[in-house]
Amino acid sequence: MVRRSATGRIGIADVAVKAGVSHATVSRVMNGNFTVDPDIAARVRAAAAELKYQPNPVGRSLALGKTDTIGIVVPDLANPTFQAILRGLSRAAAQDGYRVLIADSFEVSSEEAILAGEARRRCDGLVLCAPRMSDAELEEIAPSLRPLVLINRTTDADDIPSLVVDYGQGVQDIAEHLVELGHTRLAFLSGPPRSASNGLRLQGLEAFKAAHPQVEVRMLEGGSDFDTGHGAVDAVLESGATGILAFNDLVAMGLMSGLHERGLQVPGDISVTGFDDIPFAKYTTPALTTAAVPITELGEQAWHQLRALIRKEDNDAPGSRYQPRLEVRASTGPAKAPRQAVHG
Amino acid sequence: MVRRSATGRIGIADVAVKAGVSHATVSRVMNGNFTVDPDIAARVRAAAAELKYQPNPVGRSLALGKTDTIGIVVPDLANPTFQAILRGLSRAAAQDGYRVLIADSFEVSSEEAILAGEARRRCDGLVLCAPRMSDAELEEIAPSLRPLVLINRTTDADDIPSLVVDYGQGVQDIAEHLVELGHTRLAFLSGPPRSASNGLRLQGLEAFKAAHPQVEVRMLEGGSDFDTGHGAVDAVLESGATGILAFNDLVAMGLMSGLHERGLQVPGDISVTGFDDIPFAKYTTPALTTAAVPITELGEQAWHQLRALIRKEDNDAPGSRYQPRLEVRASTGPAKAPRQAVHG
DNA sequence: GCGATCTGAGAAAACGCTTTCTCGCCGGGC
DNA sequence: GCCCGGCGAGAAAGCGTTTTCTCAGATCGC
Repeated sequence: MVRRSATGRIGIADVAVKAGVSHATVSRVMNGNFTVDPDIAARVRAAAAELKYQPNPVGRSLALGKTDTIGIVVPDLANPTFQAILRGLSRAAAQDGYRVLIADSFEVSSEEAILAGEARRRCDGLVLCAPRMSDAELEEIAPSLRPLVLINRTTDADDIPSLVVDYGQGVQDIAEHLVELGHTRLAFLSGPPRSASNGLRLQGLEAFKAAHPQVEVRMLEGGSDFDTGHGAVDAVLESGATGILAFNDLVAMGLMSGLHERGLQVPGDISVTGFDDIPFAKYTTPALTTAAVPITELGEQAWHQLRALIRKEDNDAPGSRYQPRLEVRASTGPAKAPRQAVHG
Repeated sequence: MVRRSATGRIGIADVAVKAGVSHATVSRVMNGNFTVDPDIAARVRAAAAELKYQPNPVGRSLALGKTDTIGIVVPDLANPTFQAILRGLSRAAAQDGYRVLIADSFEVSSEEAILAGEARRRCDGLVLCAPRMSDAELEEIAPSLRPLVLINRTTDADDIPSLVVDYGQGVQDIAEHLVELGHTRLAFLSGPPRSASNGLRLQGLEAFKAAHPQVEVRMLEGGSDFDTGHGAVDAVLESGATGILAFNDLVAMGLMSGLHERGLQVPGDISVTGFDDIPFAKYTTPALTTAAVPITELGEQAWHQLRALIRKEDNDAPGSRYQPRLEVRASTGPAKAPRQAVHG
């Protein structure tokens, strides 16, 4: 007869009774402690199997002071970039027996700090993606979130690894590519104003402009999704630019779609580039020229960094910098003769 | 001076000491119990604020017997369908103060049962997406996972809600649409052989064939990703079909890409349809005709069903059936005169 | 003014596990 | 034959909360 504890689930006590031993011994057996007599161990295992006993993780967590779970805070689960980070993180962590708790802030950056704190307390460590959070706030909450790994953000604390993508370099590589194709009028369809990675792109473009004074680079307001790109067609045409650097692949795809609707050819009339190299980028028509970011690998690395922190290992490489790789596809081509600006 | 418990984090005991009250009183204050003297409550709150005390969720979970967390088991986080379910689920659950723990089985269905059990024990409930699991195994493990909500699977137990998409009807709607455009030779680029939703599609096509004996419907082997579609071009051309029903949007996009490379026009030469209406479907060129599944809403509903179970509410609508909506875009068009089968 | 009632806070048990502490028992050494 | 060391298992003390139980003190009624 299976005795049931108050909660209705069988616990260590039930196994102990059935095997005629103490709680402690059951625990020892379940944890592979070899100081227990083989006969008794077998009896305990038999009892556990018969009762289908599975240790309660909450009890274990409390006793051990660890949850075997890590958290990840993302601003938007709909964004392929964060999906890819999550995927890489989850896969890598799973291989070490860790689970991932997700905290989606839905772009409400005012909630991010609280959300991060709550997630952290349930986990052994945290990966934070908070592109819109202010530096000041980040600096303030980061210490309390340790062990912590930052994605595309940095902090002064030296035990908080940062995994950053060199967006500045990537955007310069793309611009170079367009210039080599003969484009002299470029436009950057920028991302969300407060986005940290957008700031890096802008810095990169400043460096580019300094190095290429003969090239015109217009800055256009933007965002980070399809609709931004789709809605930016007028602004793009008005700019008179022949080479467009979209904030990311989503924006680029939206833009290409909008241009297509207007009967414009890509890259015949206008060259378009993205950023990130999301899985869909190579399947657009024309296939999108973009800067490939090894984003799943970044998620994986995030876990490795976090694992080192959790295990208190010496981390020889605290944080890393990822270089995007220019991926030339069919959405960029030689520049046409300069067009006149279109009047809306 | 801030006293620190053994773990280095401040606990309820520190607040109690600082406020000069007992643990119990601190707990009462933190949980909004009004049987405590306002003066003392204020003192406790001040102490808590000063120490930045935040209750340890693991301790709470153990005492309360709940974790305010739900789990979701998905076969592949890279699949947009499961990403969308996760997103809807996460958003809905977050509004009720619940978090989501993810368990990615990476298509290793032999691990699914164990994974699901482990996830369940850490959570208050589970959402299970296991399209490849056998009916027998599902039936066996489902009871032990309660509260449980199934996605696109059903079970005999009546307290396990199932949210199923009517793939059979959806595929029939698509086929009807193609027939109306004059196609008489169709081909179904099927999904993974053991996939439950693929089975439903096949059933739907059988019903369709029975109702339209004059239409030829070929079955082609397939899969569920881009590469499947891209690699199926030869088989599709050999079939001589002019209307292709791809298993899902990913396969359809891969196929369109492959056809494009061969210089074939969509829909001029061949009409292609997808399934799911993932966000990218409307941005392909040509935009993809597909059957739209309200998949994010499905994730949201999964939470509502699970919430009812967790709260032990009477659930008036245990499970629901979702009808896909035909979304006619530019990838389907009138049939050409029947082509001869191409010899590879 | 005294007993009954009620309020509010502390003591302690409970949640389910791990782990230290303790102790009985056995074997070996002298 | 006795003592000591070591081994193995039970008792008990945590882990950090919540909640029941208990009881002191205050309030009320008569």
